[in-house]
Amino acid sequence: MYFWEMSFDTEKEKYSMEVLDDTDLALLRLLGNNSKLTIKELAIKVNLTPSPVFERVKRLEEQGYIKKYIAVLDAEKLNFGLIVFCSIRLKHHDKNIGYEFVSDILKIDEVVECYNISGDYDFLLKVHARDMKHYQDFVFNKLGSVTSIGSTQSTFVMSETKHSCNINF
Amino acid sequence: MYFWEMSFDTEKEKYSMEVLDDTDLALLRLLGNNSKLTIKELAIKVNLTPSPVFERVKRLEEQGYIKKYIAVLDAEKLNFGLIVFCSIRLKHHDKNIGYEFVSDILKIDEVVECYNISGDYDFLLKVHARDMKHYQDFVFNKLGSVTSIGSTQSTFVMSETKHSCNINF
DNA sequence: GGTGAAAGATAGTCACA
DNA sequence: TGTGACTATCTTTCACC
Repeated sequence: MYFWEMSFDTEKEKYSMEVLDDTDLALLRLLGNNSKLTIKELAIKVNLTPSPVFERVKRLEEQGYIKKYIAVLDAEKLNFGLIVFCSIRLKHHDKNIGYEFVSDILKIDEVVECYNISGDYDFLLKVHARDMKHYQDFVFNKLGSVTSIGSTQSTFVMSETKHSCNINF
Repeated sequence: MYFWEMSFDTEKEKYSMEVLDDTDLALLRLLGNNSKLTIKELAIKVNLTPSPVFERVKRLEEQGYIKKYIAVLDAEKLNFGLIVFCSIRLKHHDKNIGYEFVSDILKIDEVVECYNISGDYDFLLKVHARDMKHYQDFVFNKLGSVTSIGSTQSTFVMSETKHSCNINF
């Protein structure tokens, strides 16, 4: 059972959960694939008039279901086609060194995503670089100066076969 | 030297490379972070009037630098907060089994991204699930019926510390 | 929650420089 | 390539249901 299928004792409880109905979910799915759809077009697709659709979308933005609107850029065309997953082991495992690592990583442009993971390594980075030379420079000069790092392991992407930017719910 | 810094012998050559100037790059950076910026607002930021900005953005869309416009959704709020990286080794390595695998993977909603990688495994999947139970179901029932898979290994994300949706160029 | 109309802003076109 | 004006369309508001 998902949270939007739960039953609530009071209206207040329901309100605090900011429950989404099927129309809200439909709007999120539509905008998650194509945010250029106009309020008018959305209204037709969900069988409503523009006004309530406008209110719903505004509410979904305010409540944070929609985090932002972006143009999805073509990394290859922009000469940033090399994707590398970089696994990282920290030197130690105290809280401070973790914070230090994250704060350093946030500043590095090549790092597009960073995850704290289970298993042999502590963090997994998704890195975008122009080419091998650029990636080498990234490892030596950028990661090289992050002192909290113990060891790294690079997994190179040979081809990207699927990339949906949003969850498919 | 990046391709937009190259010099060209002829205008035709230049055209075929669809070279981007600084204004184009600025527009891509702006829209990559916030596609709700109006043509008017963009024009002010790049010191132009709306008309040429409109033409430039339209050209960037047509030439594929902008692939699409999307609303970035909050996976946690939508109860899809569990992220798992699933490494996959195929049974064999002929071309057909690779195609078969990719075609099966494309159909699975939980798989948000799929990469053909170097190293011990053949593919790396980024999976979004509601919870462990859902992930277990995904592994047994969805991956379980992809016959081309030899073995898998799951790396669970404990926290996402960075996620820029686009490249930072 | 939803409808429909009205006003204000934006996108998109075009003649001209 | 860029400017400035023009029109069509869309967003956003609001009184009413």
